[in-house]
Amino acid sequence: MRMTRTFIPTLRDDPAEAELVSHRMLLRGGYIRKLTAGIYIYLPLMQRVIHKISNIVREEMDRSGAFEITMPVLHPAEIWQQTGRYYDIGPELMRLDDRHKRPMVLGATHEEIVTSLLRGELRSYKRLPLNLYQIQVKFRDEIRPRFGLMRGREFLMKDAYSFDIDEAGLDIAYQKMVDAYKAVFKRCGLETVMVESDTGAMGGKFAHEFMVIVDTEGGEATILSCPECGYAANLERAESIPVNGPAKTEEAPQSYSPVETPNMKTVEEVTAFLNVPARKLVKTLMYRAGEKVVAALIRGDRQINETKLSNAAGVPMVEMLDAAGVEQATGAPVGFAGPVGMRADISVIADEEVKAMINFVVGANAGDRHLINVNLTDFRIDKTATIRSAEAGEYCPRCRKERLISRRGIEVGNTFKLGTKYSKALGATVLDEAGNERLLIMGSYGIGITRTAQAAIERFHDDRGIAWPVPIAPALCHLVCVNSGDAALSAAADKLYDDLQKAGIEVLYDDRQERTGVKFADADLIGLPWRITVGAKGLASGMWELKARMADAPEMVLAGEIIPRLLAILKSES
RNA sequence: CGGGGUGUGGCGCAGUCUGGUAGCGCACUUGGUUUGGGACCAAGACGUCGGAGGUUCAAAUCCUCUCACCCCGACCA
Repeated sequence: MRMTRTFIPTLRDDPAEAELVSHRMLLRGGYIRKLTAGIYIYLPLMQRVIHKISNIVREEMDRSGAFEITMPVLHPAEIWQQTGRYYDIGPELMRLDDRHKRPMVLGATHEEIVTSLLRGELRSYKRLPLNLYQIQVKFRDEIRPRFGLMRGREFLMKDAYSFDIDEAGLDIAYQKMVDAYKAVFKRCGLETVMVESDTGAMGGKFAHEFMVIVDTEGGEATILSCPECGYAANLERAESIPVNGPAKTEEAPQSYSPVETPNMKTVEEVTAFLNVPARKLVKTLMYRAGEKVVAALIRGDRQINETKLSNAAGVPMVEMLDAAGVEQATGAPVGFAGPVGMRADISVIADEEVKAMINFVVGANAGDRHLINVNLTDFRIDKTATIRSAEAGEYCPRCRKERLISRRGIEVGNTFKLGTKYSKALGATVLDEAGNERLLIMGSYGIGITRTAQAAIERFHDDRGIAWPVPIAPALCHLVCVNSGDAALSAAADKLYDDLQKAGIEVLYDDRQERTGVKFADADLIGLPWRITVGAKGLASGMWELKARMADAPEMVLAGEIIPRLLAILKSES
């Protein structure tokens, strides 16, 4: 690739629209351009990165025994109506009509499509197990696209679907995908952590996410992990053994009484005013859970975990009541809700920790008033569950020895054990050995291709630009001719460019009539792993300068040795 | 959808309050000088000031409506 012949529109200034480093560098480095909110054009350099990642994914998927297909982007709405996701997913599913006014959707994922394919084609268990995958554009009409490729509306994803006759088969298929994923990310040069996750809207019973640990603001998710035993889960799902238990367990329960707390709405205000620690207070959070209203009780110093709460409430999603809703439900303004005398039609879900508390503070369901010395016998609890978020510094729920640490990560892959949700809805069955009709047991497995690319940048960069890992870099080396106006230098660089290409080494050749500083700055920004500089000093000595992207200083290498060196690097790093 | 903000040449912005016919830096074109970390001189090209309507002798600027984009929140890979 000669820079004068391809299209790499680098930007000198940061575009105003980009917040995240990785997003800024994609824009500035001439990798992508935005078409409209959340929808991007992939320029030549980006396209090469996509190919690199896709090829690695393809090789590992094929090796695992899966087969590549391509499914349509545009689907008839009918299939989505049959599984119910047409109604469940909501506006995120892009809907449109064709010219005959037939309702269509843009594929947000392809469970419906593969399942409907196989329901018509698979008759016998002898065809199983089967795993089909594709690398395809997905469309999700995100409420709020942001962070460039990380939360776009249109993105590239590898999605695989496994089909088995029984759970044992699914376990094997799942493990194969987990192994393939570990191999994929390792080959991409990315360290990932596999964490347990909630299944969410996908349905199913068991799921993992593969996170690239970035520990930057780009890390969208918090992961709690145990350095001792390897336990890891995202914040939604993580469990923990608390370090500081109830305040004083041996305290004698007293009978409660009201106190005036004028305008004290927050835990901080109330505890400061009453001079008690936050863990002697129970906060009552009012949620809408489907048709019902629930009151969630957690200790004052804890954070509610809405995923855990919705699981406990048995609904897909909970939503915090607004001020008017709280007032209607409790008869008091926000900040004064409490479980004592809670309306009978509101179910009370208490966090496990609350059960150990004695003589605590709660809201009085009346303005400017709290109750002190409240005990569990003073109110009704319909259900007890862990509904608080685990915190860093608490003990690991598995080994119980080490304390959990918190890290920030970007999800690049996920695996779901789906079971029969889709095969049941669409009637996808096969006959088993005994001649009985059996529903297909499914799994689905995704890798965000474009997202992985951006996660890699978020992980590997410095203040000057990207620093790609060799296996997914758009090219191995960046050949800079210091002065393309100088005939002798330019000829030497041309020759090296030809030789590199003949040797099968991918090279981006900066043959522009630009000042050296401009070329170096662009090379750092674009971030290829190696830079070769052809300059006047080298012309005399027969040596060119070779520099690794993150190295402090270059080294001088004999012209004839550059290609063998790079070939050796290629061999060891990909 | 709620809250906040921005739309002016390819990019980054000033000008809007106080109306007078559009400006700066970078990029771009041509010529020249330069050439190892974002050069210099000279000459140029590029704008329906997001769109529609209105007020006015006169609108980037005031009014009404509308669209797009960005940030915070809910949602999510």
